[in-house]
Amino acid sequence: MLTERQSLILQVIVDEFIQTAQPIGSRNIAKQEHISYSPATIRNEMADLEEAGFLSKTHSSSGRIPSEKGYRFYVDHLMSPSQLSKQEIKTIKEHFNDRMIELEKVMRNSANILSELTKYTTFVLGPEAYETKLKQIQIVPINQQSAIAILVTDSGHVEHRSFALPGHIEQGDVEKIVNILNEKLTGVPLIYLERVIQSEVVDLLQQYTTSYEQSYELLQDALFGKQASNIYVSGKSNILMQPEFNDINKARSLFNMMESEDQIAPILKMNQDGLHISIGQENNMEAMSQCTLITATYSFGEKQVGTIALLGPTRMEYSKAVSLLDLWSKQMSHSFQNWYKD
Amino acid sequence: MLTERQSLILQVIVDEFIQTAQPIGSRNIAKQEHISYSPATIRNEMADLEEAGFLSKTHSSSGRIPSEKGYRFYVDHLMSPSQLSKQEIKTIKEHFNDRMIELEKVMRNSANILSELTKYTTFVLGPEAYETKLKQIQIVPINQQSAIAILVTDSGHVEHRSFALPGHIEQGDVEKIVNILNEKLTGVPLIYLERVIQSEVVDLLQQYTTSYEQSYELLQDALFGKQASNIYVSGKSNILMQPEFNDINKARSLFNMMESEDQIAPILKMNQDGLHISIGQENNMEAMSQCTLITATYSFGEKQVGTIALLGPTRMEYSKAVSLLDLWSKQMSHSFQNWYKD
DNA sequence: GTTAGCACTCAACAGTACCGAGTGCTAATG
DNA sequence: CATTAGCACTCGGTACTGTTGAGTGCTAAC
Repeated sequence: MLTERQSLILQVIVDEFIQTAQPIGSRNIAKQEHISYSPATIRNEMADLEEAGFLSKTHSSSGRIPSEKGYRFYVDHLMSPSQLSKQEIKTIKEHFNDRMIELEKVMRNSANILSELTKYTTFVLGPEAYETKLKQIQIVPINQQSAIAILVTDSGHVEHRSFALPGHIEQGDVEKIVNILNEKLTGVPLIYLERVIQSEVVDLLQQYTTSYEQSYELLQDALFGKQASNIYVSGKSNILMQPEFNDINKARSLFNMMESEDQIAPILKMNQDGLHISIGQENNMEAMSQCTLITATYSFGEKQVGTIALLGPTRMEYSKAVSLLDLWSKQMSHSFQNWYKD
Repeated sequence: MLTERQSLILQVIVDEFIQTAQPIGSRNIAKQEHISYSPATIRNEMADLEEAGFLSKTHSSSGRIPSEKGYRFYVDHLMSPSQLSKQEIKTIKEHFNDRMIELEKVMRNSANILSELTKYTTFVLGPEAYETKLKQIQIVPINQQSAIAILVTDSGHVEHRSFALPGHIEQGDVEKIVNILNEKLTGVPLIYLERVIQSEVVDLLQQYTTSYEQSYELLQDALFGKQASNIYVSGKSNILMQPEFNDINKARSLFNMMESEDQIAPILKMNQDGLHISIGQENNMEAMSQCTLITATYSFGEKQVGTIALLGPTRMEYSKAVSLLDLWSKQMSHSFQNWYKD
């Protein structure tokens, strides 16, 4: 599709533009060591590349900047993986050297570290609860009318939910319910909870508690109230540092998008297997039309279920971002294995 | 200090400037209905006000804008409380009509609602644990080497912390510890926890557990690990909507400040009793030199301990902000009373 | 004490000229 | 025939100029 020389020139332009955010002229390209053509030759090639849609100009006599198609080609064919600095590698490895106990902390820290290292905004979508199993249930009455249900999973996740106690439920019944639940539900994967409750717990409740209706109601409220979100975001304001968002209005619309979980969640939940780069309009979102989103799934046990994503300008340091995500997800999977050995 | 007429003019200028963010000229002031002086008179008064430091100009022939001293005088002497709209009152009251169970949720929602209503950034510093008492302690082992400690307080607050299990502690000991803790510590105010443990629990541990050293270590890790922060922030990006932050660099430095809890916390924790307005440089922080921070303490039981704050430009809708905070804190105290009745 | 009138100031805007970086095209070159 | 030197051209950026209009400060009259 592209000649050797065109690829080379495209690569130089993208690499250079990523660094400087300035249109690249033919003279500057010719100056590079590994380029042995005159500016005129390069200009001819650049004209061809522009005609083919890989480059564009900001005005008729400006240098060239990569188009989205140009970035796409760069990402698919030209990009060379960057060597991470020792510092970067160290930071990530240290993060995973700490004993991982609570999954949430790992997620939150991951988001912080990656946004720190990349200077882009980082999203981490925690693993869905497919495989995690219930470890323990606790119900703590707070006063006459309300109580808190606490669920602990074998991934160290603690979820708690407050709910109103049904009128006139008896204290003894609450205890019985908790006992029944722990007996029947410990070790059950969270997604089967409801099913197991229907098949095994309901009968017992009817049998052993004096206020069955209320107990069942309690259970519903306590276990199936709306689940807390498991998206961690870090470095939102990094995006302000990028010169493409010197225009405050672009920054505003992007912030609006980032603040609304409804808009973020579906993008992350697409769960495209492995590493996926989505450039500019490929994102199908107005606010992100100048941004690139790199998503990577990570595996947790057997099924892959979590997603981590970096959001930056289309002029993103692709190779560094990819290398970092790569190292991160390898470490992550590795740590999970150790974790599950226990 | 200021004549009646000067006060009137200052008030009009501040009110007007808060709405428009544009310097106010003498002609525009004279046009207002309740002003019966000619522009020339007003100009003279404005010159005096400027000399006294209440006003300033953006350039030698511009209209006047309030100085920080001007805002200060306005806030202290001229501001009339604004009538909140029915919608605003309704929103706040509905928020408090919902059964309050978890304090955290109340805090988080409060931050969201106030930032929504004011379009400023809202900080809520949750109440310190002075009065809250321990309701229950639970320790859930996750695997051989780690466990999660869960504390529930009578304010519905759930705190959990993961910690490494000391090597070779016996499962039976963990249960014994939990039993001892619950027996001795239930109802103890959190701030006395450590003291009570020293005086009443340590001995028992020595007596009843076979691995005392480890048990004590466990206890330390579980209960006195670093506490989660209790600052809730909402509407950070609202600040971008203010024209004074069209300059992206100002926005950047403010964002940097807001993202660092180390910088926010001390300001909120000053806990100045009641409502306190701190304008521009009064904040003693470079990044906030163009901002006003309104803080209000709210009472929780006997001692006042929580703080809520609004951060906006110095050109803030003071009267609306104050009225909203006022209504909010009244509702908050009122709800707490009901809460404690139980 | 108040106000009309006027000279003055300055930001904002439009117009002009110029510079320099960069292009596209053409014709010369190896 | 691919490559390159040369040159005319384009256009953003900057500096300078003049104009307009909103607004002030001052003075003199009411």
